[in-house]
Amino acid sequence: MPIYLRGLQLLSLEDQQSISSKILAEFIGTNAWQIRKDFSYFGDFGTPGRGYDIKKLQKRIRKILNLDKTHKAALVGVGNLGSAILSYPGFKIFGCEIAAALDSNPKKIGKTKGGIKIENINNINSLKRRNIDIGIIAVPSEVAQQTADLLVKSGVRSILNFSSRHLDIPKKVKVISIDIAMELARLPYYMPSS
Amino acid sequence: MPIYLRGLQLLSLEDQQSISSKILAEFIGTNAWQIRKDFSYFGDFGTPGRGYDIKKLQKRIRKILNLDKTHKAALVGVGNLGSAILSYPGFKIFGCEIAAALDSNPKKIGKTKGGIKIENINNINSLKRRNIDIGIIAVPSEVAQQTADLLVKSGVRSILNFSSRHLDIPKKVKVISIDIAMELARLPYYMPSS
DNA sequence: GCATGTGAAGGAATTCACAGCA
DNA sequence: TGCTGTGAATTCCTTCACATGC
Repeated sequence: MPIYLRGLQLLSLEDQQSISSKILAEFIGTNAWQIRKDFSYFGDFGTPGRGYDIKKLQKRIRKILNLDKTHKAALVGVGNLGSAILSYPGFKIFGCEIAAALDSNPKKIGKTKGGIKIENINNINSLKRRNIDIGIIAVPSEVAQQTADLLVKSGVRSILNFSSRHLDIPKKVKVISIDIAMELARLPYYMPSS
Repeated sequence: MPIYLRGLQLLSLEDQQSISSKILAEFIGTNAWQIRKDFSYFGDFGTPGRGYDIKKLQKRIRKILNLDKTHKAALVGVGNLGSAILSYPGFKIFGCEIAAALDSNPKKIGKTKGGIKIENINNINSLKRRNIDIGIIAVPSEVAQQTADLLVKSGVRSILNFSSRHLDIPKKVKVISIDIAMELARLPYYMPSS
């Protein structure tokens, strides 16, 4: 579903008011019936013969994905990757905002990156009070688990994990992991005989 | 399979020589039977009663994933994210190396980031000659498709795409896409009523 | 006894075809 | 006619149980 929302965002500039599953499918690289099937799980979306109203569809998917309210995230670890994330422009079209950046390195604390002041990791207890319920882990993998424990203790309800470690976490907290190196390492498999 | 290899890398420091599917499963967060099933598709790996020889298993998986030879990648787009990728330490444990960095911004060309000199995007034609067969796209999404076209024309056989756009590419070229913002945007769905 | 490898059951996701509505 | 929504068929993946081998 998030892919559909992203596709609509990238297309909504057009003057069109509605879009067919076929056109959307071509744009995002999937099949028309896949889209219709996915939508059907959440009820009726479009009108036969005409297609889907773009604005309505966006609003609908945002509601389903719980993106109709702004969500705040805290980044832990302002290294190279963390800095890139802080400056990343793509979050706000999904209604997400990085509201805090934490690090343990005294040399970084107090400085500003991407318009956000880097705080001491000890501030992590304040996340709940500040309505931050997403944690982003961009620390070295050796300290990823303890960082995750801290985030959970501070009331975060989901985590985006950029470390190469699996996180052992109470299952009420949702974790999504992205290991950039591992994704790259998957490619050679598809390039036989080289 | 890449996850198993990653898990073994992170565990291989231990003095153990062999490992059971149960232990490995706990470490990487899956089940023992899943591991055994996955391995079984590629033939016999371990010895009953004893487990899997760590070194042998690593070598075996590397061969399957085509990671037994070093692969070279070219990064296109040295912005915030691109810079982070250049400095990323995790690639070499998978036998991957970023051998070139390209950008179109004259102010960046010639400078050095992460030990690699940034080249003019026009150099992209030299990739084949330099045995670079992986492209990494870290450019703004508006120019992602044309960048992909250039990479394909220059002989790249697989692409790691960090843009938010689906890439229309001949299907002999494998594409893996990572959209950081979208991954983050998936989390609120799992945090009901907030 | 301990841990692997695998057939079989079960469940989930894709794919198809088509009825029904604008 | 054009496009949606959905049952049915198919394929794929996950889960289990257990026979086999060290």
